[in-house]
Amino acid sequence: MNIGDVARLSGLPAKTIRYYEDIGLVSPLRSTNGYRSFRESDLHKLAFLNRARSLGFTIDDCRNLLQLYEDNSRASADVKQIAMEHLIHIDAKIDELIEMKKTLTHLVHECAGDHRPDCPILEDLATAVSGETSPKRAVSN
Amino acid sequence: MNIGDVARLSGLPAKTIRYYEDIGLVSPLRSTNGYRSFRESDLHKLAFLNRARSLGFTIDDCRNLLQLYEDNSRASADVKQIAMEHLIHIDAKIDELIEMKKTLTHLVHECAGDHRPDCPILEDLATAVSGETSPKRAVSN
DNA sequence: CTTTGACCTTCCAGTTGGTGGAAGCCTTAT
DNA sequence: ATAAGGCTTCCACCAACTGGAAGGTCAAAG
Repeated sequence: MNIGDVARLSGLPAKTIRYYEDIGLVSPLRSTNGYRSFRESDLHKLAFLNRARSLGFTIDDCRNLLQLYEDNSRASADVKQIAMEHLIHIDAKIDELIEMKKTLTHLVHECAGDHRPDCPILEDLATAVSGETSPKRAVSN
Repeated sequence: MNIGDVARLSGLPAKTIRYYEDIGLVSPLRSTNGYRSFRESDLHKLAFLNRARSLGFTIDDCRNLLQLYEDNSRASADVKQIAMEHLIHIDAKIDELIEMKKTLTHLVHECAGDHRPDCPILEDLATAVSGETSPKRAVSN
């Protein structure tokens, strides 16, 4: 299979697949013409990666998950560990976003949103003690 | 005021303040020794930026908000517009994360998490049609 | 036989929002 | 005199790609 085929089948852009090869997540063979030649197993890996990424796992998580995936003597506890840590991250991000949403929703409701210059949103931004809503830096990933 | 002072007072790291100068968000004066010399107005801007960033506004949003902030004849509708668009973004991210959380929570509960290799999490990653939980790419920011 | 168009290749740069570190002034205190 | 701390610039790096340029390959159509 050429890259276009696996791109269609895995759902990943060709660019992303090349990038994944660059960083060592897949290692397709090469045809004599220099084209990448993907096996079924490569396609499976790429679909795996797409799914894992869409669940928000980092590339580093994906690397570990792939390794466990290919290790038939793995312990499911190791996989669960990665997933649970990721869940903690997700929860933290959700909390952070909900905090932002609360504050912003409040401010938006306060603001007349008309032609006049008076704006509670700007007033808040200008005067609020920063870090009230989120002591850490904003959402990272 | 030197950069250390405004860093302490605004809550932003000095590095970030220099970066904000680079991208044109603040334009402090310079002392004869080459040190940046911040006015009260610069400090206010930086605190404003810190607050806006902590609410998840992009740098580009911040640029627009700052401009409105300094324009005494602004219409509050313009500010509200930016805030409301940002709220839509936040909502989308929350939804995406909640979807991920649901899927992952389910998988984690299914997984025994012991020494055995059988793992529903890996099975899902390997077989699920990707894009079920989130048709677009994972959470961006 | 050539040309068109779709694929494929590599490489370089840009994205977002900073952060880390090196090398080297400036200032103040000891 | 020198040490500590603050300031300067510049360059590189993070995640996870994405866009585009310049050029090779292949199959079908004229």
